[in-house]
Amino acid sequence: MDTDPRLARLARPFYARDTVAVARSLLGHRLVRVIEGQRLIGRICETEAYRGADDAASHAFRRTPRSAIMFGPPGIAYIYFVYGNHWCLNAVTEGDGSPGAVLIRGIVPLEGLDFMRSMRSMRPGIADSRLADGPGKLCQAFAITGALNGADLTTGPELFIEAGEPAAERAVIATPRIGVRGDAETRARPWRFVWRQDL
DNA sequence: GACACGATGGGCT
DNA sequence: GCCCATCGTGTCT
Repeated sequence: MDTDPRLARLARPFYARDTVAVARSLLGHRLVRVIEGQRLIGRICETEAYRGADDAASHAFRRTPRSAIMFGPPGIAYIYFVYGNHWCLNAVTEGDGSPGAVLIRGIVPLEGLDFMRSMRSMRPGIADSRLADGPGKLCQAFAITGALNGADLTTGPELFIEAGEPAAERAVIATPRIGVRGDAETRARPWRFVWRQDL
C-alpha cells in the first residue's frame, strides 16, 4: 500500500557472509521490483545456496564468463537463462574472491498481484500463492530478465530486497536442492530452504 | 563450428 | 509421474 513506510533495504554486509547462512536468512524478506511506476512485492519463501569450488552443482564450480559475476562483490543480482525458456534470479554472496549466490526460488505475492497475473496470463485463475512459486515463474511474474543481470540489490532502483519479517526458525525446513547434478554427496547437501507458513 | 545439456514449467497420462 | 519445447552456455574438435 502506498501509505506503508518504505522499509530499509538489506545492505551489503547481509550478503557478505557464508552463502548457506544468507540463503536461510533471506526467507521472509521482501523482493521488490519497480516497473512502470508500480511496486511488485513478494515475501521470499524458498531459496537455495550455491557456492564455489567445493560445490559441483554451482555455476561457480568453474569460473566462466557467465559465472564470473559470482566471484564479484556481494549484493549483486545474478540472472541467467535456462532450458531455453526461463530466467533465474540469484543474489551474489560472500565476496573477496570467494564466489557464491543464492537462488531465489519462490515468493508469496504481497503487492502488485494484478501485474504479476498479467505477466503469468498463461495460467489464468491460478491461486495467488501459486503465482510465483518457482524460480522461472517468479522471474516471469516480476518481469525479471537478463537485462537486470548485474543490478545492485542494495542500491538499484528497479530490483532490490527490503528487510521484512524474518521467517521463524521452527518454520524453516532444509532439503536437498532441486534439479542439481554432481556426485551424491553434493546432491544430498541440505542447502534448499523453505519457509512453511503453516508451521 | 558442432554438439550436448540444463539451478524449468506446462501439458498430458 | 512422464514428456518435451527451446536456446544460451560451456566444452570439445
